This record gives sequence, C-alpha cells and structure tokens, in this order.
Amino acid sequence: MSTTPTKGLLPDKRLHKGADLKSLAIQLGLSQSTVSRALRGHHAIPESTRRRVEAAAEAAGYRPNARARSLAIGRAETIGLVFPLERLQLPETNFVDVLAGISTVVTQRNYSLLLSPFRDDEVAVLGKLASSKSVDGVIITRPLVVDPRIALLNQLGLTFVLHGRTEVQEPYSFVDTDNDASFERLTGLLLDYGHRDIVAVNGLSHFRYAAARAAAFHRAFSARGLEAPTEAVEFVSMTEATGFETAMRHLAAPVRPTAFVCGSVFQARGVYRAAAACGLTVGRDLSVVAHDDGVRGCQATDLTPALTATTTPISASGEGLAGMLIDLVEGRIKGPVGRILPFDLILRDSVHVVR
Amino acid sequence: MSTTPTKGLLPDKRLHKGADLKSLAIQLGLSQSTVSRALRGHHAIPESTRRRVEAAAEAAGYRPNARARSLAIGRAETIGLVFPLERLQLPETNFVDVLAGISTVVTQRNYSLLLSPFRDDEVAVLGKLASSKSVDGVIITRPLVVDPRIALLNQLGLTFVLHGRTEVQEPYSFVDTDNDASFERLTGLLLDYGHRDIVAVNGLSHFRYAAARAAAFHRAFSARGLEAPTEAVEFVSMTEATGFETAMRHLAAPVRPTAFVCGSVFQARGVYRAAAACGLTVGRDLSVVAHDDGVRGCQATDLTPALTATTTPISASGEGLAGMLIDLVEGRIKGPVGRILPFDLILRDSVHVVR
DNA sequence: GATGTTTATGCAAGCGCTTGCGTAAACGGT
DNA sequence: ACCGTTTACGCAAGCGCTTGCATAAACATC
Repeated sequence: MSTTPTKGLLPDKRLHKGADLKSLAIQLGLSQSTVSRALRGHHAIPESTRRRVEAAAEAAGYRPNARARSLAIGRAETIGLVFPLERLQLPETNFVDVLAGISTVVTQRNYSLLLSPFRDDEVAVLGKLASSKSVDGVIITRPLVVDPRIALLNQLGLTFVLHGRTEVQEPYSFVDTDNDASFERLTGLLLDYGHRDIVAVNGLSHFRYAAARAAAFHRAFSARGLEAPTEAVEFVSMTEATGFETAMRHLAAPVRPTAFVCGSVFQARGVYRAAAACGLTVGRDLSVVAHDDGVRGCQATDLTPALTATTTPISASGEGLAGMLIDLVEGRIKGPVGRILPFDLILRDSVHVVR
Repeated sequence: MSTTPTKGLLPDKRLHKGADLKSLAIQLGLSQSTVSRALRGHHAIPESTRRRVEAAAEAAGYRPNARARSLAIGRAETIGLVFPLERLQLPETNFVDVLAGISTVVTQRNYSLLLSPFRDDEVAVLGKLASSKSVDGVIITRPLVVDPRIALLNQLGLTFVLHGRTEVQEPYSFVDTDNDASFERLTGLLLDYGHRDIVAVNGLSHFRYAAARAAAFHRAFSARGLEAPTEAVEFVSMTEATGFETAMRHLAAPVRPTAFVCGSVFQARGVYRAAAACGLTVGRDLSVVAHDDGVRGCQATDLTPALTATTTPISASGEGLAGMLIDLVEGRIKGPVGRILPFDLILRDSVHVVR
C-alpha cells in the first residue's frame, strides 16, 4: 500500500498532495541527498536509481518546496518586473505586450515572475526587492535621459536589465528598439518626399527615447545638408489629445507644416483629427508618419488613410528582456550587454509628395 | 564606526546592501530572537529596545530574507494569478484592469504577486504551485459552466478565489459581477421599449457567464409573460468580427430582429458595422445595448450613436479578488464566501421605441 | 528573607532543501 | 592477494529566519 492515501479516483497524478523530500527518501529507502541528486540529474547517480527515484517522485506528486530550495541554493529562480502601476491603467497597451513576452520566456525557462508595481517610490520597491532577496534580478522600464536607477541598482548589487537606454557612465544591460534609426528614417522619408516644414510630435523630454528621437529628427535634416525649422520638435505626452492639440496649434501658425512625424499611433490619430478639423486631407494636403509601437485597438491600419509607420516587435522585446536577465543571473553571460531590436518601415497612404 | 562600509554619499538609507539578522543582532549586542521579535512588534519587548532595534535595522537597510522567513513561518506571503497567456495577447484589455486591481491590493497588503500564465495545461500549473508551495493561494479566472478546477484545488488543498461563478457542488469563494441581472435588465429594457425580435449576442456557451446571461435573457421575457424567439441566443466569441457576422446573419433573415443585446462593446461595435452595411441607423431602425466590461480603446461612448450599456467596476473586482484571497489565507475570514459586484445601466442613444 | 510574578532576553530546534566531504563496496590492474 | 580507483550513496552542516521553552534579573507580596 502507498503512503499517500488515495481519495477516490485520481484522474491525474498531479492531484496528489505533494510529499516532502524526507518522506520520499524514506519510502525509497534512500537518503535525502541521493534523492535530491537523482532528481537534479546529478552525475554519480546511476541511471537505474534515477529512474526509480523519478518514478516515485512522479507518483507522489513531489515537487521540491520552492522556498526551501531557494534558501539552500541562494537563488530565488524568480525575476521581478518593476513598473509604475499606471502602466496597467492607461490606454497604453504597449506595456501589456512586453509583459506577455516576458512571462512567456520566464515560464519557458522555469522561472517565476514577480510583479512589483509602484505608485511613487520606485526606489523603495527596488531596495526592498534587493534586501529581501525575493528575486534574482529585475526588469526596469521607461528610462530617463540620465537615469539614477542604474547607479542605485549597481550599488544594491541587484542584477537588472533595462527596457530602453539611458545616458549614464555606469554599466547596464538593456534591450531596446531602434528608436533613433526609426525616427531618422521616418523623417528622412518625409524630407525625400520634399517636405521641409515638418513637425515632430515627440514624447516627454525627460524620457531618453524622446531625446533620442529628437536628435534623430535633426540628424535626418543634417544628413541632407538641411536644417530643421526652429521649434519643430514638440515634447508632449503619448495621447490622442496631445496629438490633436499640438497639430492644431501648428496648423494655425503662419507657416503651416506640411508633415508630421509622430511618436505613436495615438498621437497620429490626434493629428488626423486636427487635419480633418482644418479641412485638410491626410495623404493629400498633409502627410503623417509615426512610429508604431503596435498598440492594440489603435493600429496604423485602422486610420483612414492607412498610416505609414515603422513597426517594432513589442512582445519580442519582452522576451529579450527576460531571456537576457535570466542569462545574466545564471551567469551564462557576463554583463553589461545590450540588444537593439530592428524596425520595419511600412509604406501606406498617409504621405504625399511636395513639389 | 559602522560595520557597513559607506561608499561615497548615500542619499538614501535604502542604498545599503542589506545585512542579515545575525549581523544585526551581533551589532546590537542582542540575540537574533530578540531582534526578530522587536522587528515584528512582539509584546514582551520593551519599547526602548524596540526603538533601538528598529533604528539599527533602518540604518543597516535590513529586511528579512523573504525566502528564509517564508520557510520558517510556513507561508509565502505571495499569491498567484493563474491565467491563459492569451489573455495578455488578445485585444481584450479587460483582464489588464483586473490585474491592475489585484496588484494594487496585493502591494497594499504587503504581499507579492506571482504571475503564472499557462498555454494549455492549467492543471499542471496549479499542481506545481500547490506542491512547490510558492504561493499561499491563487486567483483563477474564466470559469466554465461546471468547472473542474474547483474540485482539483480543493483536493490539492490550495486556497483560491474564483473570478466568476460556476455550477458545482464543491465549496468555493468568488468575486463576480452581476452578469445575470445585467443581462436581464438590458433585455428588459428592450422589451419595455416594445422590442420582441431580440437577438442576444452572447459569449461562448461553455463559460458560465454566457450560460447565465442566456438564462437571464429568457428570464426577462418570462417575467413579462413573453417568450423569447427561438434561436435568439447566439454563443459566439467576444470580438468585433463575430458581432458583425452574427448581426449580418440575423439581419438577412426573413424576420429581421429589431434589437440586439450584446455581451461586450466589441460585439456591439460589430453589430453597428453590420447595421451600417445593411443601411440601418442604430437608434432609429435598430436598437443595440450591451454589457460594458469597460474595455479600453473600445468604449460605449466611442460609438455613434453612443451605446446604451450596463457598466461594472472591473478593477474593483480585481481588488475584491486579491483582498478576499489574502483574508482567506490569513484566516481572517473563513471560506467559502462570495461577492457580487453591482452594475449600472447607462442610457444613451442606441435604443429606439417600437410601436 | 523566602516565595511568587513579571519582565527582558537567550538557546536551540526546526522549516525543507542542497552539497562538500567521507566511506564502503565493487572493480581493475599487476 | 594487495592496493589504487572508481562508483554509489549517506552524514551532517548549513541557507536565514521564527518561536517554544528556558532563564535570569527585577520587583512585589506577606
């Protein structure tokens, strides 16, 4: 008879309440060490024993107590994702895709994912995560131009990976999309179509990506021996409303821009609305292009005319982040490392030629 | 001098690498027991000592090792959220709001949130969570009409809370929105406006909420001494496309329905499109109402005409779930308990009167 | 001053696992 | 038959915390 009482039919072995190592060892007439090693596929354990142990473990529905194991091996086999709670509350679904990518890889690699949202005090959350040792590493997001978290985390000795880049001396690992090139390409496209009075509807200037995009915007001009008009770059939030307002303001100016390059499809949608409000037809009287972060429910193709935009694999960046972080904590790779994901430019119908 | 070497300026105490209990105890000239108890605010520790210990802990940036603590107290102070990965990938942002609510409360109550997505084998995930003891309890979602997970979890002895309800004998705790009443109310509204040929665009029939809504739909008829037309309830997925198809099919039938009651704004949007395709004006030739789960980027007010719909506090259900689960695992309440969140009906312009 | 009661603190045994080191048995070579 | 070498496994010491049970000092009681 088995030591685990069988209540009724057990359609699945996983239904057993898990026993512990000790009971399993006793039941097998082996020591805990041997059982543990057999289960971990240690060498020095003959194939025959391993099989026997594995069978028994399977039958008993045994799984090592994760907390005890963590304590013993000194790793949690868990990574944390630290983010402002609002990223789950705003319309910006972008983050959710990243999250999907992260959790895919984390699960694949047999890790756990700890969600650590914060309202204001990210530093406190990071400190807590580090000192309570509940995770082996963290993913942080939305870097500022010069981001203080890099120094903090290095000092805390907490392994981390940044989603994006930042302009600091300290070493850090990251995964980012190629914002810079994307924006340069979009701007270049407009310039090559003859546009000169171009307005960049950019993100908020304290975020590094926005700063980078502004620089890229200007680079596109200089690469062609041109100079961007003054006050051509607007640093505003990533919403439809700001896209609308910004566009309205510029369309009412004495020198009306002929094109807008936007940081997101949301903003582009606002620009479309402004165009309509001004009696302009996008793709004929006004050109609009954008960087498309693949936001759900707000696709470049949903607009009329369909929006010419660059596109990046959002959930792939989540996968990249998680994979890199796990490699880092397991010591499979040595940081700092960085990875920049490419973008695609998809030409649609929102750009017209200026003669 | 302090035992923690100070590297440069420390703008924040949280920057210290956390020491452990032992060092802290030695440094204070106390035993680990006393320090531990002082930190936990145990009685039998005089105020003076407590202060001294707390100050030292704060200064050293001490936080108990979560894994060791878990092991010792036998609880993980962590709850799990088990869900199909696709819920993060589909346009359905509903789930994200629930998640936001959950993480808010989890954080507030000083717990951690473990995300456990699965691709196919939810049973395996639950079994693993249970036997590896990595969480104190789990939140499960999307109940079937008769959901086998209830029995499974009860057998595994894993505390859980269900988001929704199911028709099983076994005890379970849950938080749900008042689907039944909501659908009955919507249907009743249409009936009271004189509609009789009403089509319910419902969710897939294996989900309990869809079954409940179908029943509610019929209840509304019988409450008025009426009978629903045959094949009035369509069990389809919650997308714009199925809303469109379903509506097109019915609008092409010999007896054309005068109203649709939809399970979500997505479906309603599809119905609107179908109406347009058939040259019908919603709110004049055709009535549409829906249950609004508050999906972002697809609001009842975004449609033209604005959609009459019921609305429920989605993130509140997340908060309810997390709060209930934690109360349960801490033994503050005894299960099973259930909570049904109310809905509001908001009248807009998508309903017309049939004489 | 002997006895009972608080009050303040420490000892040490876990929690369930991993792992360095030790050892007995089996093996191989000469 | 003797002595390395594997081979297969067990012992026991942790990992860092909590907590039941002691203990010692201080105080009150008669």
